[in-house]
Parts: sequence; C-alpha cells; structure tokens
Amino acid sequence: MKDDKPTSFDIAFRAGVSQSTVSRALRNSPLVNLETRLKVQQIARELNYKVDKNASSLRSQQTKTIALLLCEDHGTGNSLINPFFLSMLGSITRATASRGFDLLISFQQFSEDWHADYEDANRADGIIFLGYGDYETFVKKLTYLTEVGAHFITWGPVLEGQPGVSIGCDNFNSAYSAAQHLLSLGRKNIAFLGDVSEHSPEFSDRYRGFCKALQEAGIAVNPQLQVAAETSEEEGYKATLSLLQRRLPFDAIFGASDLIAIGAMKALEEAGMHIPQDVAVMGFDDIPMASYTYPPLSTVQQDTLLAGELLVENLLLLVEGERPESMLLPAKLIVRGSCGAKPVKK
Amino acid sequence: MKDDKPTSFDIAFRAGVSQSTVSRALRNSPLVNLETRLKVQQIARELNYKVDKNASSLRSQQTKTIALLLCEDHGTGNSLINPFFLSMLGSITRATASRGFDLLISFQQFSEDWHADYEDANRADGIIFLGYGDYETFVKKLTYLTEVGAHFITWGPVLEGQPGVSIGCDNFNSAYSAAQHLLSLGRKNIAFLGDVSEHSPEFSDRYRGFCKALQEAGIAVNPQLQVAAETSEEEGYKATLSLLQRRLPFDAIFGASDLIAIGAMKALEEAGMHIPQDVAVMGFDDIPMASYTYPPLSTVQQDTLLAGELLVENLLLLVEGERPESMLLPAKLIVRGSCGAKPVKK
DNA sequence: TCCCTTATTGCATAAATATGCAAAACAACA
DNA sequence: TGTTGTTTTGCATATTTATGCAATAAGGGA
Repeated sequence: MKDDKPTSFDIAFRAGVSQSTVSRALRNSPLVNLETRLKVQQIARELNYKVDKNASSLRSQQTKTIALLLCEDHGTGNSLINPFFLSMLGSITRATASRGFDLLISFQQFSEDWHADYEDANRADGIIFLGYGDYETFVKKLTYLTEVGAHFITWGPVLEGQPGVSIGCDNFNSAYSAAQHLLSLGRKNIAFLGDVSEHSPEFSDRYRGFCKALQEAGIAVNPQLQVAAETSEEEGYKATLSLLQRRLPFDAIFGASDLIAIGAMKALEEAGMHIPQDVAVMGFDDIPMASYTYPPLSTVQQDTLLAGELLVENLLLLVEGERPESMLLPAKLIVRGSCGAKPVKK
Repeated sequence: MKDDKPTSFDIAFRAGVSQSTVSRALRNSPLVNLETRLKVQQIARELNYKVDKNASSLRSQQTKTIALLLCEDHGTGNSLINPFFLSMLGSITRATASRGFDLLISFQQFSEDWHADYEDANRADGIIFLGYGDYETFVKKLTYLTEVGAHFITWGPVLEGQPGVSIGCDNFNSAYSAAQHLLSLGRKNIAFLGDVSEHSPEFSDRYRGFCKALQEAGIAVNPQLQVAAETSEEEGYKATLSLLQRRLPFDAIFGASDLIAIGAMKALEEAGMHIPQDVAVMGFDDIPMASYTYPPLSTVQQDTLLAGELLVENLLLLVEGERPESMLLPAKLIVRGSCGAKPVKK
C-alpha cells in the first residue's frame, strides 16, 4: 500500500527544479544539463515514478499505441483463431514493444468506424488489420478510412487499386512453386481446396499460381477438382468429403491453407487412403502444427517474423507522414513427408 | 481529410448547452433531461465526435483498460505461443470488449515492475497474468504486487498461500479422471510426460492426480516412466525418445499437455508404434488441433470461454475494491481415438 | 565594464474531459 | 405570494504532462 502516486511536481520539488525541467530530464532532453538530468532520473527511480500515460498522450497528442484489429473470417464462429494470424500476433507484439509502443488488440468485426473508435478517440496512433471478413466490404471500409485520413496498414491481399498500404505474401508465385513441386513428383490430378471467388483474393492468387504450373506442365485445369473452403480444419475436412463424393481420380491435394490441408488429411485417412502414397498433400502457411501432423505436412512457409516487423515499421512511417509502398513478401517451400518427396516409414 | 477533431465544447456550442451537460449527456446521466440528452447525442453522432480517451482517463483516473501479460514459459524462444493460452486470449478479448474495456497485450517477461509499468503509468486498471516463467520467481513478483496494492488476477496454479486471486483448472481431479479412464481400458504401464518439479505446479498437480488413480488401481507408480517436459511439441517429442531409450514396457502415455502429447505421437509413429493399439495417448487442454491429429487425441477439455469470462469479471471486481475468491474450474474428459476407447480404422 | 552569445531553467499555458457545488428553473403547495 | 423541494443546468476547477517563450546565468571578447 503506497501513498498517492508521485507526479512530476513531486520529483521537481525533491530535485529543487521546476516541473518543466523534470519533464525534459525524463525524456532525456539535451536542453537540460546532464548533471540535473541524472539527478532527476535518479529521484524518479527512487520514488518509483512513472509518467502518466494519459496526461502525456493528451498533451502531446500522440498515444504511442497501435491498435491491432483481427478481423476473423466470418465462418469461424466463437472459439478458434487462425494460428497463422497468431504467430503474426507474436511478432507484431514484439515489434511494437521494441519501439516503445503499446499494443491494443481487438477481434471485433462489429465496429462501423474503426477510425473513429481508435484514432478519433485518441486511443491509438494507427491501426493494423489482420484478415478481413468479406473482401468487398473490407475494401469499402478501407476506402472510407483513406478518405478520413486514418493511419492504417493491412496484412493480406496486395491488389492494384486497393486503398492504403498493404503487406502480403507473394501468393501467386509461392503457390506456383509448390504446385510445380507436386508435379515434379509425378502427380497429375491435383485437387485444390479453397475458395477462389473474388471474396478471397489471396486464395484466388494461390489458385492462379497453381493453375499456371499445371498449364505449363501441359495439364488441363479441371474445375471439378477445385472445392471451395474457408480456412479451417473443418472446412478442409468437408471439402475433401465433397471431393471424394465426386468420384474423380486425384493423386494430390493442394490446400489453400495448412488448416484446410490438415482437415483434408483427416478426411483422407478416415477414407482409408494413405498419405502420401495414395494422395500427396500440400499446405500453405507453415503453422507450428504443420510439422507435427502425420505425415508431416509439406507447405509454404510465410515469414511471419519479418511480416510483423514490416507491418509495424511501415505503419509508424505512415503515422509520421511518410508514404511507404505496399509490398509482397516471398515465401519458402518446405518439403516434409506429406507430399511424398521423402520416404515415409509405415 | 477532416478538420480538427470536434471536442465536447463544439458539441456544447451546437446544442446550446454547456460542456458539462455534454459530458453528462454522453454518459447518459439521469442528471440531464432526456430531451437534451438525446439532442446532444444526436449532434455528437452527426459530428462524428468521440470522447477523447486520454482526457477522459486522466480526469476520471480510470483507464477502462486491462493489461494482459502473457508470460511465456521460458523455453519457447522466439516463435510459437502456447495455443491453449491463445484460445484463452480469444475469450478474454471478448469478455473485455463486452464490458467496454480495452485490452492491452504484452508478451514481455522482461519487465521488473509490471505494477509501475501499467497501473502507476495509468495505462490499465488491472492486469491479467497468463502463464508464468519460473513459478518461484513468479510468486515473488506476485508478493510484491500485492504489497504495492496492484490489481491483478492470474490464470494457472491455485495454491495455498499464493498471493492474490487466481483462477485455474482443477488439474488434480481432471488428471485423476483421465488416468482412471486409461486404466479402465486395461492400460497398466502408463508413462507421464511433463515436468513435475516445484517449478511447474500445474503439471505437478496433474501428476499427483495421475498417481492417485494408479495407486487406487493397485499399480505402483514407476518413476522411471515419468519424463520431464515443458509444454511444447518438441519437448514431448524428445521426452518420448528419451522414454523409448529406457527400454521399459509401456502401453500408454499421458501427456501433461496436448502439445506434449502431440509431440509424443510423432515420436511413437516414427518409432513404428501404433496408436492406440500399441500405445494409448492422452493429452490435456483440448487445443483446437487435438481433434485433427491422427488418431484424434483424447484429452481433458478446459473451458477457456468460461475461464476468460471469469478472469475478466473477477479482475474488475478487484478493481472495484471487492475481494473475490480464487477458484478451481472443473474440466471434462474428451474421449477420441488416441486412447483406444473407440475403434480406429486402419 | 559592457555587450553579445550560448546554455540552462522556469513560467505560463494548453491538451479535453469529469464532477462538486452553486445557481437557476420549475412545479407544487400552503 | 412566499416557501419548499425537485429537476436541470452551468461555473469553476482538477487531472498531469509537454512545450513555446521569456528569463536568468554563465562565458567570452572587446
């Protein structure tokens, strides 16, 4: 139990200087004599003084806080969160902290006006968007945000004409390589699981990369081998069941995300099919779980560490009034057991 | 691009009332006439006015913000975060938002004085701790926090004499039931993977429950069948390898967490052992992944939704000066394929 | 000694809100 | 009409910090 919190005036009094000097000394301003500076800092430490965040933000009109909005894809309901976003969350947290910023987090998709909620309310200097519900409505919101001069950056699709600055994975080329890999292993009838409508531009990009690889290999793309799925194990599972019902021959499955691929593996195994002997499986994301499936999932690894770092860095540039470019990050093919490239004991 | 943000004075001017009235009207105070209240709220909406969070917090001396500190268990290094904590994070976010509170999140274990960092700095009204590095040093910190009158609540072990209010899972009884289940399926030589030292009181509780079940079944506990492991797939994997090297017969593995169990499954499968025919596997937590392993993992389900809700609710009680009790939450045995209770196709 | 420059400090204020207290408005009642 | 009580409003101020500007001190050159 302590007395009232000390204020900068208390420090000033003990140090025999003015409050202004204390304020400056604590921010290590060269305007104040080094000796006094150290003295003030010393006293502040002794009294366990901390600058009041609200007063500071109010006066300086910057919050030193970033808001992270996780817009979960609608389907996912109450409980689970895309683990890929979560590893991103980890790196974003670190990147924010290392710059002395706080991170405010919210999963809401409810709000009508994020700008008002966060920037106008002086809660955050900028916003990071992770994920989006429906792409079209998302773009509308981004347009509005741009109009009102909000500071934000998005992770996800990087499309021509999309408002604001975005960072995303090079989905097209990464999927292209991954598909090429499957083809190089002799797979001919490769199914693709994932929504490829305009609502999911990232999955669409992956699908286009996939198609390009097939075409280059002289294989016609069979639309019957593409099944829509949002990114969850359950959707991957269901999509695979639906694929099986079509009774078309297939020797590989390319999941638009690891979650989908993992759901697919479950369905395949329940159907008595062997992975990778009967069906090779490829995922996308490289979530931590991917290396612990059986067989371990071959996939495309996104560099979440770099991504988080870049998101934060560029958002702060935006806040400072600069205009960073959108960018695509390369991804890396990770070959494990599920695609059949390596021998699997069984 | 908008002009300057409107303040409560702007609203007051347009509504022809004083700033005080605006402040009260927006908080829906019965002190102001219903008619004026609606009028003011209407104008505020039209001007897209939002109460300045900093000014508000500064004046009222409460931030309407909760800090969530994720103290990752030391080993885990840079990348991954315990998915169990993450589903907790989800429910905490929801619980906080539904009460009109913001959630500040941090993974740091660095800070020396959380109280100062969050409460003294007026960043948050209270703190939720998720996880802890080393239990002993954790307790020391909690003791200090109690002394300085911080408002906090912890998720994790609920032990006699532990400072502050805690909410946790009834590890002892849950593990007891789970072990009983394995025994009821005829398993006799059950290995336990998990650190059972005083550094991990939760795992220790689970181990004690496990031991009790064995003893009641007339089976002597073989310490050779217990292998230390922190909660990660990798540690579970390694622990299993180490167990295999001991060349002791065992027909079941009880992982102190799902991650450990999943790592164990990988090791078992690589060793050519069949689950559950040769070895039954039981986990603890019921992370989303658990139902997508092959075979699906039998485990103990913690009610993260309820837990998050309770953590937030009780923390807010604390903030309001009440003294809620620590509590243990019951958990539920989830029987899937890995323990051999259900037939598994193969 | 006086003036000018540079380094250091303090004064005064603004940032936007919430709230105790007093005042006004209004109705009711004698 | 005066008194009392209730409802509604406004005044004044406190919350804590950061910073423009003025003031002071110190140092150096003429």
